Amino acid sequence: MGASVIPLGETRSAAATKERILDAAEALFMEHGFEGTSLRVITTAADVNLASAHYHFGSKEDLFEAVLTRRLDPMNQARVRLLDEYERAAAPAPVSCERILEALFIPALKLARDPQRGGANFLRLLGRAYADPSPFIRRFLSDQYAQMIARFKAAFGRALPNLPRRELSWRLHFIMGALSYTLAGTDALKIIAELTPNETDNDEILLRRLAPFLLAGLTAPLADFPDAHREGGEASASAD
Amino acid sequence: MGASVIPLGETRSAAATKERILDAAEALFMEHGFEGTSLRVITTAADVNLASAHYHFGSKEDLFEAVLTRRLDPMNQARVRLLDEYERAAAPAPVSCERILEALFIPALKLARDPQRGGANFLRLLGRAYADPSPFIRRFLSDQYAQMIARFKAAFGRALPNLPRRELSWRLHFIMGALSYTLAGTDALKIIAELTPNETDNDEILLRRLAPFLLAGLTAPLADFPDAHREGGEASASAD
DNA sequence: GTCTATACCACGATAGAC
DNA sequence: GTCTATCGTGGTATAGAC
Repeated sequence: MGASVIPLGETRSAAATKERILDAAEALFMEHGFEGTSLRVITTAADVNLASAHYHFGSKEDLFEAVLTRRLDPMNQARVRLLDEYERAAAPAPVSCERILEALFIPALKLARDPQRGGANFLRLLGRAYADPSPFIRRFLSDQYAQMIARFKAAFGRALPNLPRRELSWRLHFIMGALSYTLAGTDALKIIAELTPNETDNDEILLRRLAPFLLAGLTAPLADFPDAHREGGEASASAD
Repeated sequence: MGASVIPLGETRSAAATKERILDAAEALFMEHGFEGTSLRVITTAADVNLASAHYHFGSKEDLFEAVLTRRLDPMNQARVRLLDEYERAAAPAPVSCERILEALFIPALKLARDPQRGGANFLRLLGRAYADPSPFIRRFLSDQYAQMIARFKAAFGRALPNLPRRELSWRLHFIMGALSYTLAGTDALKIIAELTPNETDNDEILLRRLAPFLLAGLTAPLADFPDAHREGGEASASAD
């Protein structure tokens, strides 16, 4: 911690160098993906030496994780905080599914609309990371999301007491998938769906269309599984 | 084996070499992704020379597209064929949404359960390709899917005559996203959602849980859009 | 403790011999 | 059609300057 005064003007502070690398890496990862971005172009864009990245972050993988953590951590904390607020406001009644979905969406939306902190492109990067085969990315995301997901799963469980827990796990899985995918894949699919660029650029509209869609799925009646190993009997997911 | 002693110069037939490269590439792409798989390991696994991959396919990107086309083309053709059947059977009434979803899911399921043709891992590879930033992959998928999606969009439009076309585009977008994402991201999310590996391995169960979820979303009531640009403080909890 | 210069091996791609 | 040789660039690592 010997945070000595920055001695000379010639060299930047270590913190500044680290930030510059992070900023350049984030922008380039968002544009070209993980494997598609070389450490050399990152350090060139950041105007630092190639080896600085290795010194500060250890490896390209660690740098990638650092880029994700910087945005992801505050977002997931905000989600849990929002859910806490809603639960205090509704207590002792359970929070409605609409509100829980809001707590899930709004922090993502805030991040998407903040151009100074990566903007929507960061969420696309995140969505891509979800489907990445690399074990290190999968492990990282599991760690990052485990607590937050468990928290929301419990909240949904209280809002939908008749829905078997296993079915709830699946539907929460679908919700996270659709959310991540929608934020990640807009460019690929907007042509297919013939959406106007104007509209896809507006992530708020996107989420406001997605939320009712997912809410309906969440409260859908259970499918019948005639053959397979079923768990939860036929407790119909009655709408609250 | 050894049935054919191969004279010098004429080792294998060109067609056989091409197939060997395709098979090896498919297996390795499924396991390590596009960027994570080198042409050298592919050609080594296929027991062919490195340069023959370039000779037969031109580039790594072209080889990747060839791998996808070999499975994707028949699957999408089967989807349209199945939809045609259902429409003939129901005529002049429109096909129900359930049936349309079936036509979308069953060929994917067939492919997923055919271990000799890639199996479920191929669909994961496909789902990953959806979110890939590379322009060549995006262009390729748009071309591959455009016709099929247009066909299904028309069918859904007949089944849901009161749903605005724009809203239908969005919901179809969500459906394709959730489907692709769910098939692609199982490994990443099964830990998060605490699902047993046993169950996630069974793609039939997965799709049979996903279909009712998506069907409910597809037929959900319209959301109201009071204002396109509102900050996410309080969203209108549209009570059902 | 920070950063620069540089070396190392694997990658995709290509030219040219056979 | 197939193969060897080779090129330029990628991620990684380290020795040594400040």
